Amino acid sequence: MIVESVRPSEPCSACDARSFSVCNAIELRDLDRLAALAVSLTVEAGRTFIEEGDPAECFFNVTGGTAKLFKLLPDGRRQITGFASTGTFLGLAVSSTYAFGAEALDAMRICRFSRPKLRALLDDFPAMEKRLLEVASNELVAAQEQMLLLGRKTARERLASFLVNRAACLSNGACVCGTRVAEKVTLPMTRSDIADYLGLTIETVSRTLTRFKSEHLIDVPSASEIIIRDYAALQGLATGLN
Amino acid sequence: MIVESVRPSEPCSACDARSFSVCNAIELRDLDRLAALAVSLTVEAGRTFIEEGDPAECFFNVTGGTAKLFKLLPDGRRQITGFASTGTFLGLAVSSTYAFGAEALDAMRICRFSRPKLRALLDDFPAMEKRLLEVASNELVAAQEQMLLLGRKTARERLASFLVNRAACLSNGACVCGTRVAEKVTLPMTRSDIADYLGLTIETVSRTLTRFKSEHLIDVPSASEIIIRDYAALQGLATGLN
DNA sequence: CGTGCTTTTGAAAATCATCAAGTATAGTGG
DNA sequence: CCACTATACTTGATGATTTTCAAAAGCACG
Repeated sequence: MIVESVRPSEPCSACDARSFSVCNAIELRDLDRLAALAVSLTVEAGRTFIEEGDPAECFFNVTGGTAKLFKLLPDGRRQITGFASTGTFLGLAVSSTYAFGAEALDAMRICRFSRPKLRALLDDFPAMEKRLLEVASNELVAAQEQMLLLGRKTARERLASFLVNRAACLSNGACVCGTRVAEKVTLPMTRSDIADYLGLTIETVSRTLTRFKSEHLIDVPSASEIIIRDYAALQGLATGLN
Repeated sequence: MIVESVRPSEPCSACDARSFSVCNAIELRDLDRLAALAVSLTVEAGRTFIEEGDPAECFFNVTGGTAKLFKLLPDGRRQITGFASTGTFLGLAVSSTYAFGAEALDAMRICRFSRPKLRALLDDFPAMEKRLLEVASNELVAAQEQMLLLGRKTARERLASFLVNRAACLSNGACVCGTRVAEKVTLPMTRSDIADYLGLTIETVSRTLTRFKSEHLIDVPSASEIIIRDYAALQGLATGLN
């Protein structure tokens, strides 16, 4: 179910996600104008809140939890194009329909904005428009990296890239401590999601992780937890050094 | 060789590429400010004019010809992430280094802009910043589509998608005539480029085209020319219906 | 403590890559 | 203008990574 409240349950100024998000381009004193547009939603795990091909009427900003973004082929084949976590802005597209679907991996909190209204607001806050361009540029770079992975890397290299990115990702959030990165990686997604993200099957994902384990590159205490034992080796694999 | 002239050889107002490009966000009367920043270059076929990893000091705008954009792995594996033709803006990235390389496929004309200077100009012309966001959003959508292709489509589907896109692309330029699309597709890139764009080998590209030919879906009068005989069938393949 | 789901593991099959010639095509110099 | 060379493309045979099919093992939840 999607629970909706017309106003954000907390003011934008107190939002945990603000520092991670494009909203921080707006000054404190102007924040109430943004808040007036925002509709705060709760989305339960497994719920699809953006349907590929539907009219693109809203923008979204993730303020809690994680979503998977995906595209489908008519026969059900699925490609996950990315994961959206706290701070991610969704719905950037010129087209009148959404080019991808989005489904909550866990309990999420999101802010919804009417497209035309936010567009209008952007005219008054060029700083936010600038931040959106930054965000889009970064996503473009990430997308190109993913194309390299999908087009040219082996299954081993794909999994290694995935784990290394996840580890780096975690350290970005909490502790940016130079070369030292989180050793424990928590995966909010299933093997099936990982497979669809890396262009593999669940069996190949499972087998590859098992092999990493036998090579003492990782430990897998539970299906959703991975301990990185040999970060350097994984990073080497990820970059294709072999 | 890269031939350089400090001022565009023709004024921006007379530029053929303007209508296709972000430059058209700037009014005629302000165009001289843009022109003052632009350095017009000629790039010969085969020349790499953006080196992946180099400091990103410039933005580029393609005003003639076509380039391939690519990423490399240390052992030489290559993924072409896209082709940049007239009107394409290059260099959108927050990072201080280029995330991809660019090589001219044929004789190109490009406009080069100093990054900081164009950034400064953008502050005065929010309309252009808006257009850049549009461009970036569109590229993001294209990138997601390409991820679906690379991650989940078969070789046949990839080639079909490629040909259909190329055909649509041509018709965008010259004749936007509803459902009717150009039947003749001219390919400025080699089989090797196509392979690296689609995540395949040249042999698979060649074999698949041969098979399309034997199935009367296409004709291949010369290596760089393809006549689309059965557009509907190709489109069906491309979207995974088959 | 079943029941249903996810994950792992195994064996067989298939698509695509690799290796290896052979055939066009274009560009060069005699 | 024509041989000659280099490069690009095609075609064939073989091989390997990954998928598919199948079943067992964990795990979570009622």
